[in-house]
Amino acid sequence: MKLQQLRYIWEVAHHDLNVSQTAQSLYTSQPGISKQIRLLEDELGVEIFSRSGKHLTQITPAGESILKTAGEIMRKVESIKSVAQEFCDERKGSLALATTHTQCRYVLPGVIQGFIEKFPDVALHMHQGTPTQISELAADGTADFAIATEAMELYSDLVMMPCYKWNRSILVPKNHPLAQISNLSIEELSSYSLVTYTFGFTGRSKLDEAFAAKGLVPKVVFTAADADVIKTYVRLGLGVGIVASMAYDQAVDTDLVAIDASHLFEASVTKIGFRKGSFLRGYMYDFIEMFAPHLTQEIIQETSYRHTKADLDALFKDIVLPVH
Amino acid sequence: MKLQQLRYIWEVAHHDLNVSQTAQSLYTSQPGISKQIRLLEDELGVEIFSRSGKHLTQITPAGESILKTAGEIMRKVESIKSVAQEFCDERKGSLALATTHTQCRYVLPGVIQGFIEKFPDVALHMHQGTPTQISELAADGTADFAIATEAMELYSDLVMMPCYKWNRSILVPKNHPLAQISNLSIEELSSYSLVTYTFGFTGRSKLDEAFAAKGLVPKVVFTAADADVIKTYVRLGLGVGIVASMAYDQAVDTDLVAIDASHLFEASVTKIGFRKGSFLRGYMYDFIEMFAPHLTQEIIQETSYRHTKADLDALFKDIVLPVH
DNA sequence: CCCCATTACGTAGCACGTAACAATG
DNA sequence: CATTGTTACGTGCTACGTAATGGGG
Repeated sequence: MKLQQLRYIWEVAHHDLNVSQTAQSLYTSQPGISKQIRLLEDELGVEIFSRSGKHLTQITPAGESILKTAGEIMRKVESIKSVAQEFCDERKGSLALATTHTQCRYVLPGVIQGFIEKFPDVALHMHQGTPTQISELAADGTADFAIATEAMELYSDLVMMPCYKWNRSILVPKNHPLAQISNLSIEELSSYSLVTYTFGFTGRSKLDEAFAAKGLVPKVVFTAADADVIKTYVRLGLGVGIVASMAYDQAVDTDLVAIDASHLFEASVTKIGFRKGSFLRGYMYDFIEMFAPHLTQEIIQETSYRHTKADLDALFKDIVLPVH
Repeated sequence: MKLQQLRYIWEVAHHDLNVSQTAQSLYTSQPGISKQIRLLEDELGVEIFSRSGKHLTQITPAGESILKTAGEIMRKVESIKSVAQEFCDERKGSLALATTHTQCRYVLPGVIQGFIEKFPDVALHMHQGTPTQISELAADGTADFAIATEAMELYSDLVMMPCYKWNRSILVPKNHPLAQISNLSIEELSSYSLVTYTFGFTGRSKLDEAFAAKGLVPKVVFTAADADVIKTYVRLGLGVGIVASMAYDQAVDTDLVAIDASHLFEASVTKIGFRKGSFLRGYMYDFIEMFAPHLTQEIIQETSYRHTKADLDALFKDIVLPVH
């Protein structure tokens, strides 16, 4: 058994069982992969992939189990490389983040700026996507960290840690009637056409809950995955915007008025997650702490020993999260 | 990075950093290992072993971490092979047990007999040793299961499951004064010279606790690691024996009298353990269930999701253990 | 008929073994 | 001087690439 063979079967399984495509993505030849897979199957005495004629059609039950373990092995191999690099030169390396537009655009810039100043030799990679994609990227090792608000509990092999709380703001053009009103109620709000996040993005679920709790059905006329688009349509007069408060920039959005809505909607918590048991480089601990100061190296390492959700919650229960 | 390289560093680390000796045990050449280790170190850019002149003297901090992960990787590789073999032929394979003399001699024979009848093509290996050695064998993968009563909580990467409770018996020659007495007290017992287990064996600790609780100091004149030796010295009149009840065989030990001592000493619990996260073959589940009928495959698999001790205890709290 | 996996085959690289060398105690 | 790790060198295996072959949809 060779590490490459494990890598090959894993990659093939993650390329829709298409060997040719896998070969291209790995910059190697297709027969090479085919042969190594066959050799591995011969050695193990089990078919990993079912074949109908000349096509790989599905993964056998044995294959499922083997592929899962192969993935774990490759992650451990990466872990060894990380350890080595850490001891070799603790200031060099790379950091791959997977985040949503909201984090990327409004929250991370400040953190990243500080980070690259402190660690100029660490290459930064940003993957932007939906919360689900983000979790996937972190779970399969493409990204070191996932940062998002929603859908972060989906992957059980990720550790999630709360970073900060945030509230929503109502955005309206300056001449809008709501711009004058103080003490806005949710009933009042529900009488307007709304423009907000698509379901599954940036705490959208808390928003729906708040309306549902009062038996109201919001008139959502337009949804988008990011606040920039939402703001554009608010400017067009399509409706009243509801966005994360950190998405309103007083200096730039001078034509809009932001009304704090923290009394209308429950605060959301943005979390950072990484795969359980992965080795974190020194600068990774620094990054997390720059992003969420209460997450010290000590606290983070403690999470490795907390396996159940209840244990983890206990760890964070006394920590007061910063509010953005 | 190659799997062999990881294997080499791991083996060297487990052979007192002696490369020649490692080469012999792996049936390969010493320069081969040396070179592969160097290649790995070059690739990773870190020294795994410190060298003084021509000798490997110690493991570097980076090496510690790498070796740990390397061990995990090799265990996962074994796991893949097991899965393959299970799907290939579920009745063939091997089962390596690490147990104490007590289990091996008095408890396991019946279980093993049933097992080899049901699985004639599974090769059985028995490793006998001290509880500490046993835990080690299971932790490093030499044995699939560890079965013992003491010192089983030492290795945190083993899952321990309770199998059965057992009590102690007092052994005396037929003509001994105690042979007539009913309702023996611990004070009375402490006036005799005792022959029992060496510390660290077969529930010895519970025995000491019982005396200490009454402020008594037992006159232990002879200790041995197994009941056969103890019985021999009881026959010689050296003292009163205290052994696990299952070590008294009415049919063979006709010259000895066994007095139940369950009212004097707290019952001990014998446990079975295996490494967390290891793949268990079908016949392994069968073996456990034959040994401890309450440990069904379902219960055992449930342990993989219970990571804290409290969780595990909760799983077993409603189960009434069989008593031997 | 195109796509794709397998088979066939040649080559370059590398893992491993033997033998000589160096350093340590 | 005995033991042990490193260097040098030769060889056989094998992983990989190119080209040809054969099934499926």
